[in-house]
Amino acid sequence: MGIAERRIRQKEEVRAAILDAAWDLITAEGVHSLSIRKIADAIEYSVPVIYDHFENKDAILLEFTRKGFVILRTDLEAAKSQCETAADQLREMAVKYWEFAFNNREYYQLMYGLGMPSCDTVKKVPELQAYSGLVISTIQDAILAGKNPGTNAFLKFHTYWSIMHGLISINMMGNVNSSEEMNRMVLDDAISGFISSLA
Amino acid sequence: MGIAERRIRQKEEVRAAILDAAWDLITAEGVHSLSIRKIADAIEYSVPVIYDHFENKDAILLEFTRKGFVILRTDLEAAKSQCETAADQLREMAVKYWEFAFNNREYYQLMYGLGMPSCDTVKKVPELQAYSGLVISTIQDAILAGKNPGTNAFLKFHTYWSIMHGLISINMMGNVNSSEEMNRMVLDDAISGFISSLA
DNA sequence: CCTTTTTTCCTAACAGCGTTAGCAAAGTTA
DNA sequence: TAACTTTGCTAACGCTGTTAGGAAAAAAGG
Repeated sequence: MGIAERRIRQKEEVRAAILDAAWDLITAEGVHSLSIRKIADAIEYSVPVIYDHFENKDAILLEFTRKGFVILRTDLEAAKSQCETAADQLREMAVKYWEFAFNNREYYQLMYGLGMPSCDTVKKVPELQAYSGLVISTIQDAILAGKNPGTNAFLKFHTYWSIMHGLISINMMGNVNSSEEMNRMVLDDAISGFISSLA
Repeated sequence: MGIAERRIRQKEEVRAAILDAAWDLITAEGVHSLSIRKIADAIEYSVPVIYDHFENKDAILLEFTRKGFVILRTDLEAAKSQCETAADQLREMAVKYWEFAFNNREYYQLMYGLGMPSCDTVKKVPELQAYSGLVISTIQDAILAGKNPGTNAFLKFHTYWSIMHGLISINMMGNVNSSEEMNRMVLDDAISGFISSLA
């Protein structure tokens, strides 16, 4: 009775093919020009087949958002493990966050919604919690190592995240013709200010 | 020979009607469901007429982006005039920036591109410079009042702007179920940290 | 092995989108 | 009144996401 299993396996393969094709198209032509028909073409199936695997186009994109948060969390964990003190960990994590954003622009744009979209992102992206949990616990460590152990770690996380995302999205908008070093300085500046506010 | 003048005036009226209708549709149904056909319907003209006044749909949206930066600058100028010291001015401007964003969500979303879009925003939005000039000069004042008058005001502006935009866009994403006071605290926290980094 | 049922998958369409070509009507000028 | 310019329309092109309905293939049951 391996028939059912094989079918599940085959279905899974088509699903994976859809995601692969979609990702290829996104990296090749940008998120905005992705279309269901192009995906169908690429996987050599007809259009409705895609709807057997995903409820709609957004569901496909959501998959990449989730994957993005997994990669981000993995990168940040790696960064964290390279440093001793919580403060240094936060500094290094900021650098890696930045690098993740610019080495994976498509992911980042998807994760942050092509314009702050779906107000219920958090429900659909459980992976977000693993990411935020990691950062919050590190911030908590840094707070406990300072003089005001009563500081609200969640509030501080909110600030940390906002600074990071702000820096990156302002930069990605391309409004600012700033150099590599300039960016690094702004990042250092902002994060240093943040970290000293924890002590 | 007032004929030419009348024609220009009439043309201007249609143009204004297009913008009015577009804005009504945006506030009623959201930016994403705006369409040229709906605008044409609303102004009781056929579709191609719109293309006599705007090169394309983006050009219509761009108009709102520019208007948004004008309003923002006006609000910030008003905030600035209410405070004496540069530090207080920056604090008050931050509050007004926040309020602008949440009282004018549609504008804010347009201004920041529905997903960090067109890399050449700055060229198309000269109004952006009036806004940034205002903030930079205030930051410069704050720097000169502090102990390190050599600090790069442009760099600090970049940081300030990033913090503000980060806080707002993280909030607008709706990822965080934070209260009114919570938001206020995060904002205060972030801006206080920033301002103390200027002294 | 043949029939019945289920699954798979396609064609074709619907309703919408931004954009433009081409033409008729109206307005303006001489 | 005739020639010219401007205005504004219909209709189309080529896209988009999504779905209804049916044909072909596969699996299950007798």
